[in-house]
Amino acid sequence: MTITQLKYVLSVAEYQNFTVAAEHSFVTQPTLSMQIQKLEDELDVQIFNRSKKPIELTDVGEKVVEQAKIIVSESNRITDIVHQHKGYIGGEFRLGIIPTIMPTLLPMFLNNFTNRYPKVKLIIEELTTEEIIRKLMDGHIDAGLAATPLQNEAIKERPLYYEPFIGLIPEGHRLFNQKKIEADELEMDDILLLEDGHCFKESVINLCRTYRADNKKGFRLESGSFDTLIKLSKEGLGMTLLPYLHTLDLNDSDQKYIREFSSPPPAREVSLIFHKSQLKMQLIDALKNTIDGVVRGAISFSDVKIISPLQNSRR
Amino acid sequence: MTITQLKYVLSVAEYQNFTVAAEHSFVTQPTLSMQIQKLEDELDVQIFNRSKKPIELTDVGEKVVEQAKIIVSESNRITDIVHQHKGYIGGEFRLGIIPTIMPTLLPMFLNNFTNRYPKVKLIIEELTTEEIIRKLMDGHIDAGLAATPLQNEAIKERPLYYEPFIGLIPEGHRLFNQKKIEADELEMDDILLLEDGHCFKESVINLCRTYRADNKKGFRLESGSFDTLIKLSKEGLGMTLLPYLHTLDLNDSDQKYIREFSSPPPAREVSLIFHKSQLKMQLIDALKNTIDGVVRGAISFSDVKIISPLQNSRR
DNA sequence: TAGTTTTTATCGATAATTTTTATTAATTTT
DNA sequence: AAAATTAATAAAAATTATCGATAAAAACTA
Repeated sequence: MTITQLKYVLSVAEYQNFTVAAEHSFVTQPTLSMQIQKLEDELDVQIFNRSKKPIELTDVGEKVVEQAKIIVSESNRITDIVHQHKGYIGGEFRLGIIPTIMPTLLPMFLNNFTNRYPKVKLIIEELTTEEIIRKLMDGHIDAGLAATPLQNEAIKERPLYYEPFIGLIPEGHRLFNQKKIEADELEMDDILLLEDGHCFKESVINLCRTYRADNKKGFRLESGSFDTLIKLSKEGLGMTLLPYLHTLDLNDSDQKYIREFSSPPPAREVSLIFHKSQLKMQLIDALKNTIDGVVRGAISFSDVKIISPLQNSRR
Repeated sequence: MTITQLKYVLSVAEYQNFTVAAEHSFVTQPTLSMQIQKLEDELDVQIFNRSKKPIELTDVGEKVVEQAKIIVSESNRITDIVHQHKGYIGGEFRLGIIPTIMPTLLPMFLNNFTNRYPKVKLIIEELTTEEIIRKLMDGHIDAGLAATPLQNEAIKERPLYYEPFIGLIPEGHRLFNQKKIEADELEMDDILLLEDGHCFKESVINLCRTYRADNKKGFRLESGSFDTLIKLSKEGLGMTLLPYLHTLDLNDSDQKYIREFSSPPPAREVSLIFHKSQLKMQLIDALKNTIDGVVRGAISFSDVKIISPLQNSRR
């Protein structure tokens, strides 16, 4: 039994297809077939049920795959140990970021990080929270930036900052003349939301006291970006909520629509998240330190009320 | 990096000698040297400091070895998973037993076990408690039978039975005319003990209220076997203490020297112990079930006072 | 200090293993 | 029914591990 064989098994288990698994393992399909057969012969047990299409794991196969994940993960840690000893911060580092954090936080730390750690090849993907969790579990990404808490046993969280929600209230809106707004005053029906899939939408829904699946207005506007929401809001189609960092980018003329919540403002917790196996911990620590550095000063709210990003149970 | 290379590293780390390590790995010394060099090249780090004699681990080497132990141990578990799935109880099973348990317990379960699990190749070694612990940690044995509790984080214990201490009092001894004896009445100076290294000796010392390093009598008799102790005791050289199962072997004429302790009798806890990694758990469970079966009835004391086998702090 | 022994590294040959290319058989999709 | 996918097989090529012999280095011995 070799680590290579176990990696092949994991690949086939993941893609449920020898050919695709082979490509992802950078070998030809017969190589994979033979090595997996060899392992099955050695263990004298079928790992895959090849009669089913797509290919399925057998009962033992499931258990073998679980154990193989542990072995491969522990073997990857050897490289970590050596890098840590050398004080070497480098190699590929795959980071998933949710769309509502990406445009504001990334520019703040990216240059800083790449200058500080030139040997790191940072590969950034924009992903939803769900995709980040899945890819962290599969080992396809090394860390993620998302709103927390996630309440996932397999994922560890390191909070970076607390980002208040800020109201954007158009002229003529019932709340426009107030200096501060209250969570109590929010009505789901006149808040413009992001599209499904954005956890920011879930947070806003959780924030609102009342949520009804039915819609008084007869229409609901949802958009994929805050920029569109801001434009629509200014057209008078309703108020919207933005994360604090987004409001820093607004031009002077738009500042007059901004309304903070009265203290403690509702806020989302933004964290660096990673798998519990804690692989590439040096890189994760390096990234956390960099972000901590740039974020300090730019955003530091101590008195906030954290709104969970998790799907509301009322739905 | 291969599992084989990691096993070679562990072997060299253990024997601190390439030649000896090679023999234990069933390969030639050049093979070992080359594979370890290959791994060192791949990781770009020295694992061994070859300038020191005997060969030492480098600082990283220590950490790499710790991780290698985890990887090898986890990879061994694959076989366990397959065996468990097949309901197969077999293969080599190395069991260490302390000398004071060996002659009484082994005959009770050995036939039973080998008949029940004919595919198991049971390899039994007589070892001291310390040797059992070390060999369990090194993975040289799979389980052990010893007096517990051991208070060792890395070792798991499954108690099998509680074996009272029984007094053997020669004629003319001050306690000979009593029907029952009390722990309070014991005097270290007139108890014949096993040699150093037997944890039964430590237990007896812990049992006695008073222990003095100095010796009133001017002589101390210690022997390597209970049979010798029994003979010496009958010669009038002092009383001795035996584990309960040993007294079952005494002939009728010797029975008159036996004195039980008054309730609750001091007793030793005898356990099946194994490494926390819980490898070969099916075999360990099988052994425990067998011993539980033969021991039930033969020895079942519920009201006992457990005497620790650990070295007495007063020494 | 020179000689002897022990131990590790190196080298070339060879055996074993892995991978690839090419092909076939079976299954699914169109 | 034809085309496309997919996994298994066979044979050749490439790679890698192992061994035996030997050299080099270090550690004992006298």
